[in-house]
Amino acid sequence: MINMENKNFIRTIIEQDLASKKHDKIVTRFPPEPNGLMHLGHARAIVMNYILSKDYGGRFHLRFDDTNPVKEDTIFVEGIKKDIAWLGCHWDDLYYASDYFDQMYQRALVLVKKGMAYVCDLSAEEIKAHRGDLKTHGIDSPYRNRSIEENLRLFEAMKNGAFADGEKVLRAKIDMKSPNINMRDPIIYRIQRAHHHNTQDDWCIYPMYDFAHPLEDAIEGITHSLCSLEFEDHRPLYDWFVKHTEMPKVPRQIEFGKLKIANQVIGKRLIRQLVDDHVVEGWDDPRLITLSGLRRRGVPPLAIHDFVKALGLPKSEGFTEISMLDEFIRERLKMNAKRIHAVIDPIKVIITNYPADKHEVLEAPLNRENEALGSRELTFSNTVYIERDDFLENKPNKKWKRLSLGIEVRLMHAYFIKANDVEYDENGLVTTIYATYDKETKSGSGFNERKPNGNIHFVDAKTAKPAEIRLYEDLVENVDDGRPVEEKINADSKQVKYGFIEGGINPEVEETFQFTRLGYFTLDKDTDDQRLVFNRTVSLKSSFKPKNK
RNA sequence: UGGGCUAUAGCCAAGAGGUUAAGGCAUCGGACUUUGACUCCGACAUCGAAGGUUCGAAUCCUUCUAGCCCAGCCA
Repeated sequence: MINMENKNFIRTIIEQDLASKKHDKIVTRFPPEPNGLMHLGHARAIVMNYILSKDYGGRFHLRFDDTNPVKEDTIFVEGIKKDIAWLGCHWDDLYYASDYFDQMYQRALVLVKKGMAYVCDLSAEEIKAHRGDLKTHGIDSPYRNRSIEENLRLFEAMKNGAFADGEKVLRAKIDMKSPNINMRDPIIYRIQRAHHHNTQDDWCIYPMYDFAHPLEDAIEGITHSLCSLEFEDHRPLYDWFVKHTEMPKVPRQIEFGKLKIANQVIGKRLIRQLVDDHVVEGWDDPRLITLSGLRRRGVPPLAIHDFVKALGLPKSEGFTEISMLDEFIRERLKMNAKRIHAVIDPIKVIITNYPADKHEVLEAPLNRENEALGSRELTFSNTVYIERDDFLENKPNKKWKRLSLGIEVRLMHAYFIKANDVEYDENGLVTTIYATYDKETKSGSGFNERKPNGNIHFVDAKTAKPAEIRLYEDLVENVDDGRPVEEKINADSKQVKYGFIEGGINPEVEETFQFTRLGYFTLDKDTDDQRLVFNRTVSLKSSFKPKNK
């Protein structure tokens, strides 16, 4: 299942370009704007750009598209670098769009000198009004026919700070009647006095995306510039700028469909809102599908690669179910995670015929499917915890493979026990089960005279380590039904349980374990000397369906 | 309604005129099992619709239908 990458049309294009010698090596890039952190949707672009460059022996650039200082922040550039490094998509070169501000200015001058750009004095509202709308073409700006000399003088004055913010803009002179609104004399530069994280206060004019992006690509020699479908309408403009600014290298923009996940909060804007409103506990909240959230939840980066590769790069856009990612996570963890016992919702079991002062140390493998992981010591005594779900006073049906009164089950790696009696608290909740064990049934002894009614896991109460275990469910219900997210927050999306893990284990932060029969859990950074904190990474699959009767 | 796209199973997704329309996820059976896990077997589509071209079409043509994107001095 792993490494089954779907073919895609972009690979076809690259292979053709290589075969025809249009390029002898390809260069791709991932160009985030540092105004938030990366999420699973971005992972598609990051991983595919990275993999494509590797598969065809090319280079992969990480470039921060920092052309709008009022929205961007250096804390996001650091966060994004960290996320991408964690994903394992190592960039060959790191750039900033702001590194090219001077070159971009020079190229804008080329346009002005060719009479293909002009300084416009219209206000933002007037420009909007002149632009027309979807079915009405625009009308020319009264400043459209200024002389080249005047445009040169004015543009330079813009750059030198002679005008107030918003007073003037530089526009491309294309076609106000174009059915493609992007071609109706788009703005190239705006005046914006803001402190830039990289260039400080060197500039008071900043290039717009449509102008900056193609130049960035061309400057870096990007051969295949991948972006999402919404930019298809911008491609004619992209090509126009590359051509008319006379860039020596010509990149090709190719669009693919965005990755959307059903019932998950995706989209930087929405995630930022949840973070700012404290609906979640930060960008790395494990309920978020930000890369940092996935990391904190314990998702292996390669599971994300598998997921992205399985999806390919289609031009269609649909909602992928998160269960697909879950399966890749389990697949990646299966062989590598240590499998230990933990009880999330404990019930105490007292084994009445086991000596109260006795204490055994049993040996158990850490992963039956991967002997290389070795084994651990599991302790056993007359008091153990089992999972509340693993006991029902009366065996409900023949399918029930767990403990009930008068029924015998095996405590994995230990002994068969039979429940004999049970105590409840005032609410009718089981507090203690009294059981007896059969010492002939010790695991590893070869005993096979009878079969237990199932195998359940346990933790020795006398050596157990308390653990806070955080279970996560969907953050928002019916995310995609169009109603505002804040109305649909799932109050139970984070559940905190207090259980135990077996005593011989010393987990490290970010280490993932399989808690036998329960799922995969990862030690959270909130762990301290007082408590172990685990996040549920993903549960195990289960075909168990409680049947009435 | 101007322009640009998309449409293959419950969810993704290959397929680019010619074997029984890949594969994954999910689901449902069954085998195995000291994890109701894993593994293993088995089931699960005529390709948005209607016409047409062709010996032959998911693949070509026509006309529809549905959905997405575009009117920031955001990216």
